[in-house]
Amino acid sequence: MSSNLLAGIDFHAPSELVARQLIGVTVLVDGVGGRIVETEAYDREDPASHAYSGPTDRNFAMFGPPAHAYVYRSYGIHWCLNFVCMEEGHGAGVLIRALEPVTGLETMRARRGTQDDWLLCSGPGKLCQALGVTRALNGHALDTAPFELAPAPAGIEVVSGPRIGISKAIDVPWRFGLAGSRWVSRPFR
DNA sequence: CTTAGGATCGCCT
DNA sequence: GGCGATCCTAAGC
Repeated sequence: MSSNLLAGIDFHAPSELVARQLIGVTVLVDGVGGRIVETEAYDREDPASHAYSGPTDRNFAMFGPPAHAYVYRSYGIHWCLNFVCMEEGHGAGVLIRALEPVTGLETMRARRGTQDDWLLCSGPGKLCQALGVTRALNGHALDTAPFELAPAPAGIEVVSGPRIGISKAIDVPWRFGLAGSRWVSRPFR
């Protein structure tokens, strides 16, 4: 339904399409953030996805309405931010893996404890720390404060490859990146 | 340059 | 009890 676009994206589309379209989109949390340069798609029928085994206390946001956040704790330490997609109840999402830092640089440097701007948002756990994303935003609508999304510019060139840090479905090329960007967590081959 | 280990939470078998 | 959609530090080659 074209009346439901957010940042020019139909979040009812399959996760691999949403993941691709999110490249270049600007995401801010309380005015701090930047351009998405790296994403990964996870689907309900995907052995590598948290949604694969159905809803749990941790992943229930993935089964909620699309264009909402799914935030989970990784390795008991870091937070990771996903954008929920597909129709409600399906259980699919896109992991936001890296940003080009644009707005609120000093805030991000302070939160991350570094002056090296590449270390601010070059990984899913890093960018959540830089943007102040925690479980408090799990299930939160992306069109509502503190979130603020802006469309990608025209002419974005997207590259893809295998996802990172998983042991199942390792050959599925559902990692997407902005071509030539130096802000991705790891280079694309 | 690559590899290894620790931190530490929640779901799984 | 094991193992992650991670990150950091230290040590080895």
